[in-house]
Amino acid sequence: MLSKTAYVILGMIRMGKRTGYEIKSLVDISTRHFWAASYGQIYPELKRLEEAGLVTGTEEPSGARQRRAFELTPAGEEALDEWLRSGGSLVTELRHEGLLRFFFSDWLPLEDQVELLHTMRAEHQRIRAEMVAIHPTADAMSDEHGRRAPLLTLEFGIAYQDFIIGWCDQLERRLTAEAPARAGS
Amino acid sequence: MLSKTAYVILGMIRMGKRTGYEIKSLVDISTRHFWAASYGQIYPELKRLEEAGLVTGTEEPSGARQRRAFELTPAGEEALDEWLRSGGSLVTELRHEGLLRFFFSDWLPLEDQVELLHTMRAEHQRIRAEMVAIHPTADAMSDEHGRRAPLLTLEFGIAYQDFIIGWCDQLERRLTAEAPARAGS
DNA sequence: GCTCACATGTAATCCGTTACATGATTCT
DNA sequence: AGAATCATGTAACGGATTACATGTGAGC
Repeated sequence: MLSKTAYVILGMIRMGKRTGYEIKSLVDISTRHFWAASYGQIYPELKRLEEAGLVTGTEEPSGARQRRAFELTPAGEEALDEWLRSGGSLVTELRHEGLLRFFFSDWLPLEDQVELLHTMRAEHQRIRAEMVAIHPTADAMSDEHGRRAPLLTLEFGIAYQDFIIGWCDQLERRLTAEAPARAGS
Repeated sequence: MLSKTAYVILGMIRMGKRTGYEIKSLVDISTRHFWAASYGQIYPELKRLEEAGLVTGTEEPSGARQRRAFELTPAGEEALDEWLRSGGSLVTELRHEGLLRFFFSDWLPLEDQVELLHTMRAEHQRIRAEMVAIHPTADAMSDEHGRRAPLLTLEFGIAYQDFIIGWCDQLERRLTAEAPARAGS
């Protein structure tokens, strides 16, 4: 079985991104928030995929600038489709330092606990803004190609950020409501 | 700076779990869904933390069974508190194969797309059930020690699963509503 | 007697990021 | 002329999982 990142690459090539650089750029504005990839993975993986006969690369320099463009082979198409259709377990991993700190935050004074929630909130707000900024582009691409899934996942991402932001707000209200009134706050 | 996993260990020791085995057990029923850790990390990290003077271990065998129990040193307490209070960026990473597949699912027939959503939904339902099963224990521990944060993060986890389950449901309705009516479905 | 929970650890391996190195082209 | 973008790659490192190896104690 191929690595998940290999499938990301196959999928991005099917979407029309053909160089390592383009694949990385698209990942950064689309799947990054639920599946990231770096050059250190992409270029070696492209090489492996070519050796395995799932993609073919051809030199397509633009002027004197080197440029290697990839396409899916029939075997590559098949591997991608097989992965998409295969039922079975889906890797789901979350690493969230904000929640982790909050988990241990009973030893902190209330104001520090609230500040932690603020920092966490701000972080998700930042990511949300990033996603909202991409939305028009995703919307246009959706119309252009008649592909709705990427737009839907972006909208999921925004709703997901909203969910966490809402939780932070709600919890902050709850914590401050319980606390005795303090001067100056 | 220590690794995040080092802080998990320090935090768990402060919560009263003293052996590597106990730390791992508690991680598995509490932080696992937003910060996992394996024996392969925990035991070597305990050794490093002891060498760094943040924890002290003493042999407390139960019968002939070896058992090494750890406590925080003052330096360990301080390192933990410093991390909890330090503002700054919070690591947030998500790897979600369900969303990734859905992102590329425009090439699938509608029924396969819907099935993917089902699989994803089922997975989150399974995790939700796990969390709900732990809830009574977390509730009891919360009362016993007067620590509410662990319970709140568990409740966040359940709400988070519900959020994704709800998204799957909503999207499935949307996709099937758009589709032309089919015999037998 | 068997199985499960308690308990500790290491080695191989995988996955992924970061930093570095290099150079061309396009836009301002 | 300089900055940003396009473009390709590797090496070092770090973080984490998996599999293995070993053994005790408690309950059925």
